[in-house]
Amino acid sequence: MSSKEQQVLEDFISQNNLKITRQRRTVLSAFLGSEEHVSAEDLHRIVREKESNIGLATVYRTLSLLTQSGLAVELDFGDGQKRYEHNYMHSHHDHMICTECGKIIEFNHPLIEKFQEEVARRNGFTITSHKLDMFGLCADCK
Amino acid sequence: MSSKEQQVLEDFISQNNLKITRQRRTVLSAFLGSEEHVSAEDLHRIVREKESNIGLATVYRTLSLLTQSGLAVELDFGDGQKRYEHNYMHSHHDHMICTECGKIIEFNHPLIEKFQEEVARRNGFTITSHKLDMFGLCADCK
DNA sequence: GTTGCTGCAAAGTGTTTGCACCCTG
DNA sequence: CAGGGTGCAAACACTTTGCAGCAAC
Repeated sequence: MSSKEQQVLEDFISQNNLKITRQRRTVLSAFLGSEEHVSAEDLHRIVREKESNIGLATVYRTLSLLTQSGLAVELDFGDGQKRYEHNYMHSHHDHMICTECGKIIEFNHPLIEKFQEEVARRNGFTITSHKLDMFGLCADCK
Repeated sequence: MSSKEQQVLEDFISQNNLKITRQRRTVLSAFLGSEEHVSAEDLHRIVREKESNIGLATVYRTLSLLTQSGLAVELDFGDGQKRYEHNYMHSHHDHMICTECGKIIEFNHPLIEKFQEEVARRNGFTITSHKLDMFGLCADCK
């Protein structure tokens, strides 16, 4: 494995006096191969298929590394656990979450973004990040 | 105390074979008197000033009642604890959250809402609720 | 007087941390 | 071979639940 993502992680690691380990490679590759919006436990389960004695704490620690290096983005859909989504070359988007089947549709609407900026400016607020989640029923579930 | 909110809660309670208690009144009135976006612990602290031996569990249970009866709305800003905001006669709004001082500015932009509906329709999705949180720096903190 | 409610403490979540040993650089 | 990384278990923070006594209807 020697993807761009691998490179990003290794760059981040060497820039911070950290070390590349077998476990970190495994977690990264599992993360990249996973569907989007995995939780730490999801990832732990996947990773264990490859390497059965990897610890949950290591998964958490690596996810935090991935987040710091910009490869992953932390999400919180309010169900009490964090999800992580891919971020490499992955532009910003928002979510429609089906409360029936759990499906997540991603979308991006430039005008919504534009009006957000406008409201912020009007309030003297500087946006560093935002998230828009819509909950409801997808086409299949109504 | 005999506000409209009190009425809403009592209606809900009697419709569900539940009972009105001193503690529930206390929690409701503390909730109504509180600033918006209180956490359960916040409310517990406030309530204890009036009635020192009220349990945290009771606060949680009452907040769940308030949420079910529509008086409160559960919020999750991703900081690991739920917040509750007033909902009686309180129209929908979104949030700008200052990551420096914690201030929360509420806003509502009809066009943003409109475009949300549009995106949803285009995807065959029916929105039941949504939330838009923007994180950044408020005017005082930059 | 039922039946639901309370306070307390214990159990449950999901996540983080301390530590002795291990491995990368 | 030094210093960070790992697995494990314990600690955490927030929330929920079980239970015996209590109070509302």
